Amino acid sequence: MATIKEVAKEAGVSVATVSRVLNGNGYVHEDTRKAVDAAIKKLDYRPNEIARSLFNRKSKLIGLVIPDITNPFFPELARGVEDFLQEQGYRLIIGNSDENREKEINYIETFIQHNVIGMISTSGEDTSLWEALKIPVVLLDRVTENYPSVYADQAGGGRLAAEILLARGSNNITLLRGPQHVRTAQERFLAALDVLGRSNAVFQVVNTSFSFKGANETAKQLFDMYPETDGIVASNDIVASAVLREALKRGKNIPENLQIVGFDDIPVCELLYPALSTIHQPAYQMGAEAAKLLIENILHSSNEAKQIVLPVSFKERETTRKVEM
Amino acid sequence: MATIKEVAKEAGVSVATVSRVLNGNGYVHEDTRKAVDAAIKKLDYRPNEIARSLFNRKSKLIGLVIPDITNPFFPELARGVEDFLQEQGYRLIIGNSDENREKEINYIETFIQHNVIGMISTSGEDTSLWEALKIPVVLLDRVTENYPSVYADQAGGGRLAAEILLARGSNNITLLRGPQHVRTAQERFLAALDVLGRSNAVFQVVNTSFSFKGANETAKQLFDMYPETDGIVASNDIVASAVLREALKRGKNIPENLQIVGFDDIPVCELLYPALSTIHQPAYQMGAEAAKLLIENILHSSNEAKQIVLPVSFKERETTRKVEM
DNA sequence: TTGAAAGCGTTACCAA
DNA sequence: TTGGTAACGCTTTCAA
Repeated sequence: MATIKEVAKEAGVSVATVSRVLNGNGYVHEDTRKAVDAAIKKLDYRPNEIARSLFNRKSKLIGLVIPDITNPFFPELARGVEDFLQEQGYRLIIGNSDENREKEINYIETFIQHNVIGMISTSGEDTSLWEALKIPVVLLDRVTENYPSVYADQAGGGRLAAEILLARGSNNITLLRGPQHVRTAQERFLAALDVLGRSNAVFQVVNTSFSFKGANETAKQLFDMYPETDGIVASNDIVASAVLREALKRGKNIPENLQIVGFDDIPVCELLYPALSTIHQPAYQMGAEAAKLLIENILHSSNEAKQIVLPVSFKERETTRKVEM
Repeated sequence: MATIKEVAKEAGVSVATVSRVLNGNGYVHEDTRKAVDAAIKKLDYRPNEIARSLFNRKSKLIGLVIPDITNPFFPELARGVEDFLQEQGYRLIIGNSDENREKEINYIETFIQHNVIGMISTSGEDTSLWEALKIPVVLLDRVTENYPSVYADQAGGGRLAAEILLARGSNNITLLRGPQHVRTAQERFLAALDVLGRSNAVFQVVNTSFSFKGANETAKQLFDMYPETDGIVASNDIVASAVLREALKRGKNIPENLQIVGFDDIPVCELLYPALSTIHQPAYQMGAEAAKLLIENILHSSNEAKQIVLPVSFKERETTRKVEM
């Protein structure tokens, strides 16, 4: 790697001058600029970001902590973040926290050590982690008040899911509740519960985890306990898939006798047969918005607690009945 | 952030001494060490990795380029890489290349600018990219001879898939070929083709992309052209899912009248109904092995072209018939 | 319009 | 066993 010193020598100028043309600062004569540019090109010089970073006390690096890249909802989010950042010349350091506080702290520490200039986190449960940080933080998906946040309208989604089922004629509805410590899950649940409560449909609640393993078991119990159920509001798409599988196994006709609505709209949905009707969260867009907000806050060195709520929508596929308009 | 200078002042010693206790180098009196440790703790000091990196001309950062984090095979890989690296105290900078040379080059450049000490790439198509680099590179999944590589036994997998179908009684087999420029796809295909060629089963070949979009169309054509087919060797699980969907739509009995074998064993497989039988690639382990090999090469500053081939296995689920032993 | 030099936080050499 | 200091590659102030 060529250094600025070599470029300076090649161009017959001082390093200060090279630095100026590099950054477009200060005065530099047109001819000098040309000579420097030529030297840069000739030596295929690229500034050492580390040295820059040391001097400026900031880098071009952004930290991203997600619970688990292996959960299909998050890659979509991450991709949105990455694409936006990449475009703006920033780079991503990524860490999987497994919803584990220790791990997240560990990542945050090394982010700081690397002069990361901002971070995006998807675990708003514990705000104390970032309060000490002097870099902008944006919360994504799992958010908290008073912090810059980007999330999808969970309550709206929960409501929508319940309404969809009601409007399409289910009247013995099972509402699946995700992990209670996951805020998004809780919000969806509460909103759906509210809608159901105001309806005259029969309904019941069943607790689920968010992973397929547990969900499979839960699905069995669900149909054992409530064989009459004709509509299911799932806590997320993974759980919905498990329920769908179990229902198919038991020979249920879907959507004729049983309707299912998922949540998230992960890519899997389209792969299933029948394809899963679900509440779509604009994950990619959420990621991009979060990145955008973060960059704004970095540039204005503010940490404005803007709340960006993105709308969800119903993705009608094959596990719900058509309704004539 | 406290600096080494502040720690030195707090402990009443020079920065050189602090550096020594930090790195466990040279002599330092037990009492001095204690004083320094106390100061470190008191100030909650953490070394600035950027400054270290500048001096050492190397960082703790590893670059990872994957085609698309959104394709469910890669997060698994990435997770394997990340977990191993994390454990060893390294950090990951990640980039999505979209199989685009430009983008990959761009990432490599910025990796270098950040003093990345090694990188893992999942696009072995073009070796010229890394030849100029003086940092160790490990190829993962999409590999090339003469480069340190970690991959799963594609040919073995292709062979296995074909044999499975044959052994389970399919005798009108459709072999799906993935994109020809993707080496892994080609190897699977060729091996399966060879097995089929040596059998006395009827078979035909159909080209597919790796994405769901195209696959859906292809699936339709497949059944239009070869309605008699009773066994399908898919190019990957996404394609297999599309085929499964289409088959179900057309009312085929699976696995009684039609068997399907996928490739990869992405998490989706278990979510389908019937669950997809497939050739399992140990993606997580592949990622971990690649990370391990990379770290070895970094530590011995070699770039030994070790080839690590991981075995694949048949994951028997519900789209193939049981065979009595 | 240009260059010299200080400084960013660290490490490692050399002297003490 | 310890401290002073140059150096890593860059940016920015100050002076020329």
